[in-house]
Amino acid sequence: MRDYDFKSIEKRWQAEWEKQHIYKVSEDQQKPKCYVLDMFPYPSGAGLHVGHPLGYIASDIYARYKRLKGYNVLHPMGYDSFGLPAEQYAIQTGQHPAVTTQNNIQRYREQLGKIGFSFDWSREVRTSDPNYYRWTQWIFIQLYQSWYNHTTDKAEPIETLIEQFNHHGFTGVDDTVLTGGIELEFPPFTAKEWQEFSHRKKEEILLGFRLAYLSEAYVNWCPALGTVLSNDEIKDGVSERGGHSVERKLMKQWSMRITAYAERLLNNLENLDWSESLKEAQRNWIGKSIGASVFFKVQDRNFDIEVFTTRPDTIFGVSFIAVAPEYEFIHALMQPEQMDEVQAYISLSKNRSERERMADVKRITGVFTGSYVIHPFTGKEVPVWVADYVLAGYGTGAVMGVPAHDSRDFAFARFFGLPVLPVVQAPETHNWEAESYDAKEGRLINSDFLNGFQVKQAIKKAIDHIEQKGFGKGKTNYRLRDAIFGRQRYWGEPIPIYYKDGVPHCLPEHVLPLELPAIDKFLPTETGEPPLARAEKWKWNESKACTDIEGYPLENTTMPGWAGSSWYFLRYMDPTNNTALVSTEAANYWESVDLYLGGSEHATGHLLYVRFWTKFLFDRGFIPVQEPAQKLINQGMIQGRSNFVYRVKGTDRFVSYGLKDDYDVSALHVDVNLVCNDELDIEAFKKWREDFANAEFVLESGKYICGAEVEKMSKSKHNVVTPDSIIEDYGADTLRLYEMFLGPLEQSKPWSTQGIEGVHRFLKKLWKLFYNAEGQLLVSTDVPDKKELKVLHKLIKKVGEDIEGFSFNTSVSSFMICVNELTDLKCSKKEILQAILICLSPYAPHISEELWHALGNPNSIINASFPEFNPAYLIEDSFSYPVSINGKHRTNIEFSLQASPQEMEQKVLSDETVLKWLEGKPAKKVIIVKGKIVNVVI
RNA sequence: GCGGAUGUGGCGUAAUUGGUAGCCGUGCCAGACUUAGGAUCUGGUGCCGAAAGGCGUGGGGGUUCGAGUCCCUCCAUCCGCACCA
Repeated sequence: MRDYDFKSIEKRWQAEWEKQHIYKVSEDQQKPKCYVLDMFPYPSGAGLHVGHPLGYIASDIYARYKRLKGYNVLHPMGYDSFGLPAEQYAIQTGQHPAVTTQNNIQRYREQLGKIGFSFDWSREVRTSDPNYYRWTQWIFIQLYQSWYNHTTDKAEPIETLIEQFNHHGFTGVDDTVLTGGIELEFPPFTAKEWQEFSHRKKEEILLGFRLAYLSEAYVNWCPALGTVLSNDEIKDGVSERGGHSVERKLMKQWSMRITAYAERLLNNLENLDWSESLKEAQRNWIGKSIGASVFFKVQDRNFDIEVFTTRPDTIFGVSFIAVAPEYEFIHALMQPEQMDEVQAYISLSKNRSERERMADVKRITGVFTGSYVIHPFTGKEVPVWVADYVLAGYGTGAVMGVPAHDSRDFAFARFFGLPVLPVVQAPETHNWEAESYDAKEGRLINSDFLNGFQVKQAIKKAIDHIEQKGFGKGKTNYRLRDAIFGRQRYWGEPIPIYYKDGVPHCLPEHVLPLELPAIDKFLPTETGEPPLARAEKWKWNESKACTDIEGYPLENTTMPGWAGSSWYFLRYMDPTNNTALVSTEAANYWESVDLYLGGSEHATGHLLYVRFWTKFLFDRGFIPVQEPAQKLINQGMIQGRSNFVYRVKGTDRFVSYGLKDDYDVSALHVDVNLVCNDELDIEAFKKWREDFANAEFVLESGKYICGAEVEKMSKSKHNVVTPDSIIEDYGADTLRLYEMFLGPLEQSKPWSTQGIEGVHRFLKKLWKLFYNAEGQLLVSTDVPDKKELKVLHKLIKKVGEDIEGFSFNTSVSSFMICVNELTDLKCSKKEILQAILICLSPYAPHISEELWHALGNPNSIINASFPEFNPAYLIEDSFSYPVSINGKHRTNIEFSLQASPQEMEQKVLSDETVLKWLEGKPAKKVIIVKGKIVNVVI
């Protein structure tokens, strides 16, 4: 072959690999396993842009490398194919989401195929496939049939709870873990009472403990999308998808008791090899705080207000109590004189959306309820206020106001003229007029039995006293909320639940999957029920064990987007199993993911949920691991680089970037594919859009230069570059190398094609080591010399270390160095080139395979062994020492590495250049580091 | 406000982990071959300076024979969380 013809090479080998099922893996007990996983893509209609494959390329390199190193590598791919966009599209066009999803997947598959990934496609999974979601539903049933036993600290079958109730009854909620407003609370009952409860009552109580449960809860309702959203689906108070407004609404909802796992999710982060920022984001989201709950008795009433505080030491500084407008018992607190004012305030707060409340943190509002509580220690009256700075969903929805030591309470107290009572000694310089003293440092004052203690001891002491006197108890609080699990949507997994007399019941496992029914429109019903209510047969007929018109109503909501992705890593291990979500054998063999690659945007969503479900499945003995992935890398985002043209307002004239300031222009996005190195292809531009056909141009130096800006890569900004177009021009191997060459994997960077030529040229240079200009194979079987072996082993060492250290960018340049050096040495020896091809093959599999076969190897390079590094080839017998005078590099002197320090010092001090710099002064000291440096100190 | 990350030539980046700062690539300059070059090859290219030399890894300070790397401090940019009691 004459030239490096990447098109035919890549096409041929991709077809060949597929034909030979070369990437198919099985549970080979003889080999060590390695599981390399990319985060599940959602197959969007827009297809892949060059940013998406970045992580896939890196993980593919790792997977191929591990395979060359003798590992049995599981490297699968599939699709998270339920989701809002397909459904929104369905609503607009009436096309079934399954159809658009199928089309999108096909497009993804084609794009992925062209890049030459080593995915085992025989293991592909799709969350919207009934054979897959059957097991998602199965897991839901297991969650429904389980509760969290805080004594054994794990999930158990609900039967063990029923057993407890039968024998010991219930003493009240275990509130060592407080999970926010979602959990149901029940009064204590005895074993006998339990046994006598009606079936319905028992079910109601059990729902309060099941890990998947139905409850009334405040949810984030998004009217525009017609569904509820979870906290991680909301950014800055609006929906992440579409940016629609979100309001709080009380609804009956399926939820997941992730809060039961808060402590383990937090603690187990410790040993995970994930980035610090990611772990920190999860810690933040879980938001553990240790403190106490304290009861304040309401004056002249028969109830208490429970507050949560992390500073029980400051209890003598309380000058008011504040409750949230949504506070459960607010009506009991309203005194007749304040009734109207408080009512008005509550309705005002309710109408302010979450976003408004967040945007306007500085505005201080609140109303006195007219009620007082009695301070448990001082017996003094403390006024109770309603204030919207208190969050209903956190803690108990009530706080004790300590203005002296909490800046929010301080602002509130100053605004309404409430007293500021310092109870911790602040530094002399502290200005009580301007701010509170929030630091957890100093000695307690004005605090009775706490006086003189340091804050930390005082907290302990205060909790002791509070508990002793029965005013409250030590308590740990988490910011993490239980996850709402139902969506008022069609395109998701049906929840396998039916209702008998309003009581939820699980479908029997053997009838799964409960398949999505056909419906006429993908919209809510006229009465506002979710789309599934439109289905003709959406009732459960128990006796016939089928969905039928005659029967009990089935659940109408579907599962959220994160359901299917919370366990997919397990399904890849055993994707076609009909009797279990994964077989014990497969799960024991593959265990968990060894390298998980994906974007950091999943920090508090997917990555928390998948950890939750993994722990649950572990607790219940279905799988042997309790973390999904030991090592996780977040690849950086590839941003778009937009180009602009400048049109003189009201004309068809376009002014080049450098001249635009002389005109009154408006900037327009121009398709970056019409621009090369910021120079516009004028002819292509005219053809791009009809209204530009007659455009005129004001050029600079004969060129039209475009402006540029870094933005998100998106269609609307005309800055999308697809892998397909790069592959068309340069080939997949160049794309793969170039994406890695851009810089460290974790770093975000704008896409720029500057430099891709260099990478492509490297492959051509490599080709030239094999073939001369006439297309004859140059390769000889001569024995390599020392220099050539050194070049090779330098590469083997570097590439191995780089891949193990996930530093993919640096190997690309070492390949270039290697090929440059061999070109200089005119080396075309088979032994050398063959080893280089193996090193290169994880990065550029097609050209490596082609040349590998040109060398006469009959089998695929994928099954080769990574060359063994031999340090002997790198040993030199002399070294050109950099010689510094007072730390400044002045000259180099060559010494044998066997040379004694005395000998070296003598020679250095008699060196011409050194003498010149010494200027006759004596050297104070000569530092000699063998093989590194010589430093002369004057 | 809290937390995380990052700051090195015109640009993307590298630096054996405390030891010659700028590898590799791009861009730029010069040259060769060519009817031509958006092909290929060769040489040069951190900044200042004619040179000797000086300066140089966001700023300042420190430790060290020696600092891009370690410590202190300040600044800038990006990301995440944010009235969480």
